Amino acid sequence: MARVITGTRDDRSLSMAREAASARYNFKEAEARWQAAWEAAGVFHARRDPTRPKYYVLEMFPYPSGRIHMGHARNYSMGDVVARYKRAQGFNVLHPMGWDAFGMPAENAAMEQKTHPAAWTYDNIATMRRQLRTMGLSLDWAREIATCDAAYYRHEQLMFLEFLAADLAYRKDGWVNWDPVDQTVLANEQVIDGKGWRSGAEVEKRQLQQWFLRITRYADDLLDALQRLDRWPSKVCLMQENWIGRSEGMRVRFEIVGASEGLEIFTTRHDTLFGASFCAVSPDHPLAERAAAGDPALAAFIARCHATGTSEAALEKAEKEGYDTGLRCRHPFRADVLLPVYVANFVLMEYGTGAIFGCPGHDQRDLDFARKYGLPVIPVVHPAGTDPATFAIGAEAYVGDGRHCNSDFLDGLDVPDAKAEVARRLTAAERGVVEVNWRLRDWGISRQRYWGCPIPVIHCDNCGVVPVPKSDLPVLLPDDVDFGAPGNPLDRHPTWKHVACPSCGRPARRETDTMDTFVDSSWYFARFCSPAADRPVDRADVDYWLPVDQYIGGVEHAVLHLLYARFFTRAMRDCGHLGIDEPFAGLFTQGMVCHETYRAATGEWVTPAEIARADGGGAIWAKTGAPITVGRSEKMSKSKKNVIDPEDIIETYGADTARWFMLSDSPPERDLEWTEAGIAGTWRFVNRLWRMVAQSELPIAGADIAHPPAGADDDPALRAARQKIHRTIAGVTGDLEAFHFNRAVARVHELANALAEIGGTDPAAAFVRREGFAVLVRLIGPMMPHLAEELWRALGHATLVAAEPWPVADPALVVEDVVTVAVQVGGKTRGTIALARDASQAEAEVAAMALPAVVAAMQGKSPRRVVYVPNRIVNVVL
RNA sequence: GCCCGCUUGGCGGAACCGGCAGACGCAACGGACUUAAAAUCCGUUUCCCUCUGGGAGUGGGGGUUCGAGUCCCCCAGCGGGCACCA
Repeated sequence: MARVITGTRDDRSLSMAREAASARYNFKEAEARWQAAWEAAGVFHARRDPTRPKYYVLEMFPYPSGRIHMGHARNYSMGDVVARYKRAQGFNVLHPMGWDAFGMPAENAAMEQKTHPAAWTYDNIATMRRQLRTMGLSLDWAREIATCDAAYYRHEQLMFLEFLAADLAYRKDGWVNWDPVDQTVLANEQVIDGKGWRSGAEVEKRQLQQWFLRITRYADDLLDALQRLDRWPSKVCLMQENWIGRSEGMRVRFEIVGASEGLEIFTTRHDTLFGASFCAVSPDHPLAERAAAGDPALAAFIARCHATGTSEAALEKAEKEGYDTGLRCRHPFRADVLLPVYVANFVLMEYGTGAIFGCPGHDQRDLDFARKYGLPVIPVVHPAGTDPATFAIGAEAYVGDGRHCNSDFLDGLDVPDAKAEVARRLTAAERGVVEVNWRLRDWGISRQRYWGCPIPVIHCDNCGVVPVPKSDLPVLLPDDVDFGAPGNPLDRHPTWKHVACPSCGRPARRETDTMDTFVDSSWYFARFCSPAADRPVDRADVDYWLPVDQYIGGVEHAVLHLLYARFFTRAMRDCGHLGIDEPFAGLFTQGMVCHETYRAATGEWVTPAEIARADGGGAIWAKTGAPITVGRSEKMSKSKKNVIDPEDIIETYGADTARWFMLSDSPPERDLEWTEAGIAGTWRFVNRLWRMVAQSELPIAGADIAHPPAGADDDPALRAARQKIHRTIAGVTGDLEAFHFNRAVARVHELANALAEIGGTDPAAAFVRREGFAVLVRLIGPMMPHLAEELWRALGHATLVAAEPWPVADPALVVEDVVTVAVQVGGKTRGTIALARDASQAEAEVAAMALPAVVAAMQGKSPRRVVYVPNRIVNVVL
């Protein structure tokens, strides 16, 4: 480029500014232009076409919180790579976007800012849609859905009624966190140190009639099917497995001395019954409550258990405590042995029968308990190689395998045999049954809130719970609601809940609970297949598009959302809406986006934008010059102010730079560290590619030359370049298939470096240059789609890269004909040799022994053995 | 407490099935261009030494192997999950 600079200093700086602008890729103009071109060509519209193979790519849809954050940007960049790559591979790609639009933040905003939740939500959606559009994602916006739209939730209500009819939905008492000041139910995360997050009031545990979905009906299948989810991270499968928590054991009835009723306990170690030294029940067990009625000290103990709670707080204080009820129960095999019955803080009412027997010898928790209360510790299983007569339990319970001892008829049996024998005898005596227990509990979906999908039932004093007739759906949320008072606005609405009973016509009340927003997100992937259908889904559409081939989102949804969606898929299948069992054939969980944290001496967090570098290298607060402590990189969060707004980045560097940076370096499943230097470096690379291709000073052959001219394969440098080009196609293709975006990026860098090396103005060089650039442009297409289009056009094409097929590598150029083989002596590398591909051992040995360094290292000795792995290594063993 | 994962230069990371450790990028340093700066281009960059060469090296210790970042055992640190799950 000519650089003629004349004139005064001021003129010069002005012209330099102009030149600097002209020498740089104008992403703003180009990105807008290509987004319009894609839109005009309709390249991202998905149409059902049974003649073509389909591919459904889905990223977890966002909650419309206000603005997209970097986590969204990373998630959607990855999904878009997959969508564009699969499209280029010839698949009919479905890549939709929508909004998980119900939920508490809208109500909080309504209370704090006096806006309506709907207005707040739709404003946010408009902002975030605009932001997402600037990223240039290959989405089919015609399929956009918002879960707060009645056109969406009416179908959810219909399915609820179907679930009700199928006994998949039911009502029962459930425990809730009740905030007595706000008159509302709190989620677990809203309870901080036992107090309501907003009111600060002491939270009460209350029993309320709640709606539940019977996920436990599918417990077995939800567990078994995990085995077949071979494109899910094994970590997620393991977490779901633990969550479902199947355990095989026995329910055993202990007789209570002087009482007509027995005590039913659940155990997975019925083989250790002879080691029992106490029984314990949950503080919520009916027996405990009855005993407490006549024992104020026990009542106080139970109250204390409730205060500590069963969740995180209990973790801190792992002290096992109990209270002796004074009751005694009889050992099922030894009528003369009486065991004390305790109320213990570590026994959960929700699991099993809410009662256990304690075997201190073989359960650590029971051992701790026994030591504290001076109960006997009887070993009944001894490990192989120990003497049962002397084997004793010290500070640690023995939970391993072994033979039974001190156990009457079980003595000498191993654990499985002993279990079988106990099961046989107890079953025969009708004192116990073999049982499978699950940790998984039914899904409580009732929320005492306004901004959610209304549960379509009516309560009639005469008829009980009456479903809303399907013809009356949807049950719409009223618009005129008041957030000025505590409690559920639906409940205190003057007219909304008063309706006639559909069954008897008398005055009745609507259900004022709305559904958990996890219900909304449990089937949205299916709705995307037919977003305008007048039923929940169109069977022909879902049969074609489902399952989702690749689902991408945060690992924080590893259990709840993904398990609920798996449940919903089965429930919808059983109601005739779907023909599949599993919603997501492939799952990828991406890492978080992190950034350094900055803190002033006052303890105040400071945003990255306000940081400057001091002369000494340290960080200072730009506006005051105050020193700043740079903290370790943490997940971007508003509270620590270490956030970078994607919109700012797109404004400064463009969408392609932002996308490429987020795909570089960090493997997608790991956390990404956002750095200013990194994004600036990416911007330089974008410009480098643009200059190389669009501003090339060397000739690039025309688009119509299909075959390499003579010389392209004879010149060693050009042939090497062509090999690099085709190996890069093969490499990047493999990397994208395997979600190794960072490696794909590295390969593109290598290719760009190799292409920059090609000199010469002859036709052969011009051809290789074109071949390389045309490949490079299509390879970056899924990652930097706008730049790819810009360069594609610069290469003389009138087509869109977005609609171009994926490049195919020439196998002859991928295979290496000469390989570099390392030569080791005694395992130490002494040099390398160039060998023909798949050379024989004899050839390899001759070449290896010819290396002076090898001869020197052998010190005249003769090799004992020469290990030769073709194309890899020669190891001379002395 | 239990379960799972991770640990490679100054930094992010690469290294396929056990076969040349450090690709690629960032940062830093040196040089070219410039009155100067920015941008760009060209180099250097794991550490150590007695430096045309040699040695060590993938959190620490041990093992298997001709050969270990990779496999096995022990330990440490960091991160994640959990309902003390009977």
